[in-house]
Amino acid sequence: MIRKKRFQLTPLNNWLVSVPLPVGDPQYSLRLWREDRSALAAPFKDEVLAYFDEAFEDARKCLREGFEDDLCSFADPAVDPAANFPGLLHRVTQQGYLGEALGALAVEHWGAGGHNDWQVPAMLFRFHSAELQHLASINDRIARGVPFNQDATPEMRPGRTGDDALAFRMDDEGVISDVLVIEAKCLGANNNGTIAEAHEKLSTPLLKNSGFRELINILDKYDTGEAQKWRAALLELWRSGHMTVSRYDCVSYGVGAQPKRPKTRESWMDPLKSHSSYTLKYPLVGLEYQFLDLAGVVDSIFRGK
DNA sequence: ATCCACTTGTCGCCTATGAA
DNA sequence: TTCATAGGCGACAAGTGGAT
Repeated sequence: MIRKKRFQLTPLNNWLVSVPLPVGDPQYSLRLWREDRSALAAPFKDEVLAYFDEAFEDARKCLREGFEDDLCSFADPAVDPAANFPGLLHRVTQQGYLGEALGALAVEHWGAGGHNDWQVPAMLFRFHSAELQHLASINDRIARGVPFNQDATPEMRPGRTGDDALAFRMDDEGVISDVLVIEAKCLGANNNGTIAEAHEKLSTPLLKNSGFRELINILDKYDTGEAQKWRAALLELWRSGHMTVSRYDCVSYGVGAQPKRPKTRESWMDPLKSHSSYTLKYPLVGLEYQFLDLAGVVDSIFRGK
């Protein structure tokens, strides 16, 4: 499957409200949104849930691989290996997933680097293998009626290593012209070290190291024409050594706080110049989302509250 | 002068990983 | 199987500096 869902811009813009920032270096831009929770209501909220559901579809497929059987449907959560994904994972993990999905959401709807036709064919959640293994233990305990607290420290797993998402521009002939490497973070409180790490991680010159192989692997599992078109385009890119595409880099930063000092400060990331930990020369895009109640967003989107 | 937001460093907790 | 190492993350505390 190729991710397809999109929002109508009006309700989306009412939920994540753009805050204008001063503009600096043309090779670098920062955009900022603040959440207005009151706008996350029906019917728009259902759209949001469906959007996230689609983002997790591939990881669910992965969890179910080898369990498919004509006689058994996954309607019964007790036998579905993808049950409770990602609803019963640790809050910190869900925050991370939120951040990754927000990165895709932002570039798909609001553009980046002067282009408005980016596509994220699939998310890479299935490669968060430590967490997928952990889910089996969770489902097992649920099935046996063992009490368990999803937010207890032992339920926390480290985040997926590697880049978080890849967006592309592909023309009608199936040729990819641009690649956007998205590194996503999502924290309860601001942390400059984490922002620096995200920029360091982006500073990897080799595109081949950044989730390409994983994405091609995913697309290989789907035999729809569209998935194969994407796969062929990515393979071509891989063979050509990525010399034919324009690269963009992006840090997508979700945070449960809003700066208060100095009074004129709107964003945690610098709106004027790119982070000193970013060492490459590609156009760099910063995306920042501020939530006054991050726990509430996670509850709404992942926990049905 | 005081308060409070913010930064930075450190610590402990926990898991994954791989070597012995 | 056991052990050491590395790494992600939250919590805490001390210090800096803006705001009033």
